[in-house]
Amino acid sequence: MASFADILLPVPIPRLFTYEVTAEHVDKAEAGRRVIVPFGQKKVLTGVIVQTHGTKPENYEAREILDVLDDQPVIVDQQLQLIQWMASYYMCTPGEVLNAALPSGLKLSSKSMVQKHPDFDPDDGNHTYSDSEWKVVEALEEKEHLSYDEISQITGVKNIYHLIKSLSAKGAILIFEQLIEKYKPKKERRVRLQASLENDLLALEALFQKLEKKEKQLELVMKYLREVPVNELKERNQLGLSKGEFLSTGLSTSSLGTLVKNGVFEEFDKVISRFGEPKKKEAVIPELTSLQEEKLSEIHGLFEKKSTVLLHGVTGSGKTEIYIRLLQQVLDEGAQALYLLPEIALTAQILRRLKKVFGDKIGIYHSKYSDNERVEVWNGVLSGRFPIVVGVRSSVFLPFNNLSLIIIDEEHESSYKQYDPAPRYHARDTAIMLGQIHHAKILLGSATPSVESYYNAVYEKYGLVALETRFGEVQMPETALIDLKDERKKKRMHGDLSPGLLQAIEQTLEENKQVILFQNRRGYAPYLHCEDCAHIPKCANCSVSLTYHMYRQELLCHYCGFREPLPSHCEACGSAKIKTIGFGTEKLEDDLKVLLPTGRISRMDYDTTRTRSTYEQLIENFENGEIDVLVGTQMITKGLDFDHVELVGILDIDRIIHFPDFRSHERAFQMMTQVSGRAGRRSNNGKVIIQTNNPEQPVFHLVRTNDYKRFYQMEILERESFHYPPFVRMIRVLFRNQDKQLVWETANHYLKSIQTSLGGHRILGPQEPLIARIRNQYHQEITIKLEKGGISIPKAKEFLTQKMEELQQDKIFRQTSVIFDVDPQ
DNA sequence: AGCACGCCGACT
DNA sequence: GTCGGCGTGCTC
Repeated sequence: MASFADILLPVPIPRLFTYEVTAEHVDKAEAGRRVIVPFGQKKVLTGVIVQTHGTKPENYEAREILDVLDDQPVIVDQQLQLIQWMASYYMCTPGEVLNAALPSGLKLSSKSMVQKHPDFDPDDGNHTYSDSEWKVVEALEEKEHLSYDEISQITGVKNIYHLIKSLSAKGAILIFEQLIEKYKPKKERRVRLQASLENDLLALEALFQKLEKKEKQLELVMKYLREVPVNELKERNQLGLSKGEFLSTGLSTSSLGTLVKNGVFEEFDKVISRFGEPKKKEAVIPELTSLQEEKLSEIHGLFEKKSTVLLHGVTGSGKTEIYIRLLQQVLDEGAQALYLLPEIALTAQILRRLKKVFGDKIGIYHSKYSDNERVEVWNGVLSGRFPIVVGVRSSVFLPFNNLSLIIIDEEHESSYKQYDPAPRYHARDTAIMLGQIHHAKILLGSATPSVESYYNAVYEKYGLVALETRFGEVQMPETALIDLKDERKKKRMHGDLSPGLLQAIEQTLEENKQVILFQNRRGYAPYLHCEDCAHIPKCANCSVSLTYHMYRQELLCHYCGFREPLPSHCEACGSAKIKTIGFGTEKLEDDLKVLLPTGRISRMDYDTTRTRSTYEQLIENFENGEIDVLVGTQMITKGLDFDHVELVGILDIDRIIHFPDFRSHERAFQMMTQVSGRAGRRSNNGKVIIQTNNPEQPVFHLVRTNDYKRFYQMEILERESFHYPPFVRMIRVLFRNQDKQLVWETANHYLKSIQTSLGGHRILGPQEPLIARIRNQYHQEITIKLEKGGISIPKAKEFLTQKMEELQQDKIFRQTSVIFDVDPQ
């Protein structure tokens, strides 16, 4: 007799909570269904049943489940396994994983609300009220109920607990809990004939007689009967017609109203999908070239022996066609597939291609989708409506129960790693685990594989398939370097543009071809500089300089969003001689407009693509040839496929190469190769120009010769001799507090507590990260490198967690928050 | 994480 | 006195 259930709740507490299942819910209590439970004194939360059992908890009285929300599990067994694995691998709580996994539309939460007490009379003279209390009372005259947040805003009081308690004691307010069901099905208003009319031809006849002189009403009835011939198809009336469409041809709304009132028509709501009703797919499977065909069977062959295969295909080699074929096979088998893409690569372009083939068998899971849309994709995966999902990082959480293939495209992309908040997971690695849970095949694809993945392929943990020529034998673009030191010496630079690059741009435009310029820095100028006192405006909350954004006439902090108007005089010395230093996309765009007065220049970065539509609009305009030169940040490097781009300019790669991080060379190589890949995809005239101060860096030669293998060999040697992944596993421990001294002390205390036990392993720090202060919080970090064959990694993680928990026991140290980042990027 | 609750200093 | 800030402990 199962009368208890262990519930996973979306709270960062590392354990399950046991509730009692009362008789009325016992039939519905099943693992994977959501429940509503009371939590703490007032809160009500949605959780997920992990298991049911009959063991009464010993040390406490279990509280009762309030309700079971679902008629079938919305979380499948494989997901529960994945959640457990992620929590232990990424050193966080299962609740934090659940919180990330569930689209917020599936999370029901309660909110404390305040309303005016019905018997409240402010003038009865029994009580006096403070200013803040008055403000609340007055606000409740305007608005029926207020949330705690709103009260805090209205009164300006941070801690409103006393206020609420006092008002409640004086009989002025009532506190109640409001449950918010977040997911709202989309409904359509439809009309149909009253059921009494659909079966009764005589009654219809009589109706026509009656309406003889009411032309407009008659017209409506006639139109309806033309579309829905109830004589022949009685059942068809059930479905009715969409009210919007019915009236779209200019028929009168008021006449319809009258007919509804007189019981001829009735209106009703039907729940409809946000993605349109299922249609038949067009089924245009692309033809593969013989080379692609060969590679496809190579992949199949390797899947016989290995669960994971790395497809290393140069940019423009036609990996997508191979993916489509593999997906089609999954569909034919009646199984499920997941196609992962990094956020920025998931564009309308690729979706259009996939939709053409798979129609609406594809569910799309995207950060720019609304919550309601996400819930529908979730349910569509559960119901089998979407056997294929194309999605970003978080789509690894969808409720697959029969996954047979996972494709991870652009596998090297560091945006697959979530940095904040927990779970700090890597979607590629998580997807590989998900694949193992389902015994699915996993295909990693990239033109520039991550060093880790290629290492796994070299050591035959993964299968490796290489696709070394471009689709249709198109040649790789030609790459040239321009030495900026030279050009600067000769004072020939136009802002950030060398004459060579500028000339190449002009020539490309003359040939009616397009140009992409890559400048990985948004804004106008990275900082301002006073020529008299050398003062640089800094963020008030972070240890970074403020970036100048010209079109908003503002200085902006890229870390915390702090902004201030552009100063006309130096805030330190009052001088008016303020200069901008450095170049961002905005300035580049600006300079180009002056240098190329006839060219149509556009910019694509975080600032110009805030919404899905502006982003898609830009890409569409570029595709249609309405833009000649597109200036952008990394956003333009990913997966975009334009036919007429012949020149790619890379402007500030030096900053990436010299970034103090063990991945900087890898990142630089990947970035240059990927942007270069946008050039000359349909012609043999692709050209890439890279501007640099250090042309002698070997990485440039490797990019020019497109020599990934050589790059890998050099990089892997570095990684081995300096003990970096894949030879060690890294765990970063981040400490965060407002008090600089305290963070340092806490980090050091933690270091002492772990260094003897982890002795042989390398521990770095504590040290300040590159940006020591963000949002007024000081940071320290410790990096732990665990060697293979040393202490077991799960044990080490347990140990680190345990030591962290001990730290949290201490009155002083507990004030500092501790964050684990496993496999930091 | 959020929230209750108690202690304590500041201010009418 | 009370108001509001802050630290502490708990959540089945």
